[in-house]
Amino acid sequence: MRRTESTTRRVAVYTDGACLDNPGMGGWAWVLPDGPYESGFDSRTTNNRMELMAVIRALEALAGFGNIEVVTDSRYVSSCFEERWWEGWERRGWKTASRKPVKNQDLWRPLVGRVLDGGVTFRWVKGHRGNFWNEFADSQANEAARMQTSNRSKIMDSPGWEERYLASRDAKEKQGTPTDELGGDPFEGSTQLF
Amino acid sequence: MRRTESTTRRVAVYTDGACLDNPGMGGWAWVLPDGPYESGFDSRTTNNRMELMAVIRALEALAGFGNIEVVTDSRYVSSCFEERWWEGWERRGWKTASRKPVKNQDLWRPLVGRVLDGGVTFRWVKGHRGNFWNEFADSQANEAARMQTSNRSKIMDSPGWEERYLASRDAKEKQGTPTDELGGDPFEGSTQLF
RNA sequence: UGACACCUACUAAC
DNA sequence: GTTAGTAGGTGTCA
Repeated sequence: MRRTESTTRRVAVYTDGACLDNPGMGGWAWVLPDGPYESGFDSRTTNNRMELMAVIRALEALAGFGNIEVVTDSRYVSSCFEERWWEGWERRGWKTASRKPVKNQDLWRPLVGRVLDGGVTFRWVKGHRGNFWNEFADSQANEAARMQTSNRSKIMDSPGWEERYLASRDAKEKQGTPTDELGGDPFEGSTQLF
Repeated sequence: MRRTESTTRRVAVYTDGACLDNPGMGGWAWVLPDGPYESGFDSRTTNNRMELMAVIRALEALAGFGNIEVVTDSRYVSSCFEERWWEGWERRGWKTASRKPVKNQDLWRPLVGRVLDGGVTFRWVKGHRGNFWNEFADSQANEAARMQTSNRSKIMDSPGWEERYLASRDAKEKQGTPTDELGGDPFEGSTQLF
C-alpha cells in the first residue's frame, strides 16, 4: 500500500483547529494556498481533536495528490510523527510513556495508518506569527467553531481540479510570487482562483 | 504590624493607569472623591505597571487612614487579592500557574506586603462605564502619560488634612450627596474643596 | 519538568 | 477590526 513518491507533485496544506472554552464548541479547517479550503465543526470537543480532524479531513480531500506536506502549529500533531511518538504508542499497545491509554485513539489510529502509507510529511510553524495561510486556516476554524457551520470550496466537485491547482500555482511561482512562504503576501500579483 | 481596623474612618480611593502604545509612555493617578489627587508618569512602561503604581502611590500617600478601599478597573490588580493569586505565587516561589516568573515583581512584592499589613480592601469597577471618579482618575492618568507631567494636590502638605477631608465628606453626605456611588454626579450640590 | 495549542477574563492602546 | 500587557484554566504529549 506504500505510495510512490512524486507520482504527483507536492502540495502544502495548512491545517488548524479551534475550540471555544476547551472543551467546548470546536471548529477545524484546512486550506491550500490560493486554492480550495474546507472547514467543519463539532458542538462539544477539544482543541487537540480539532487539530487532528483538520489533518484527517485534509488528507481525505487531497487523496488525489501523491505528496502532501501538512503544515500545522500543533506540536501535539507534528511531534507524533517528527519525534516518532507513534512508535512508542504501538510498542506499548497504545499506552503513553506513563502507561495511560493514548487519548483520541479513534482519530490517531487512522491518521497514523494513513501517514505510514506514505506521501505525507509534516511541518510545524509557530501560531499567530504572521504566517498568512496558517492564520487564514485559523480564521476559518474559528468561524466554523463560532457559527457551527461548515464550508467547502465548490471547485473540489469538478474532476481534475488537482491538476488545475498545480498549474495555477506554478504559473504564480514563475511570476515570482511564492504562495507558501512565511511573511510574504500571497495575494501580491495573484488572484484568488478558487 | 497588623493595623487596627477603624482607628480611622474608611476612605475609598480611585486608582487608574494609562499607557500610550503599551508598552510606551505611561501615567498613573489616584483620587479621593472631592478630595486630593496625585498623578505621575513613566516614559517607557506598560499598562499593568501603571495600574500597580497608582495603587502603591495611593497607599503611600494615604498612610494616615486606617481603612482604605482601593477602587480599580484592573482585574490584574483586584484579582490578585480577591482571588488570592498572591497565595499561589508565594507557594510556587513567585511563579505563575504556568510556571513562568511572575512579572512586575518589583511592584507586586511590596504591594502584597502592604496589603497583608491590613486595612486595605479592593473593589473592582468596569472601566469607561460612567463611574465618575474612575473616569476622573482615568483622565488624570492619561494627562500624565500624554504630557509626561506629575500633579499633586497642595492640600496634602498641610498637616491634619485627613481629618478635614473626612469632615467635609461627611458634611456632604448629610446633604444627601454621596460621593462614592456609581453613576451619580458627585459635583451635584457640592464644591471641589481640594 | 518541558513544549505546543486552545481558551476565559480584565485592562491598555492603535 | 487589530496588538500588547497579564493572570487563571484545559487539552495532550515526552
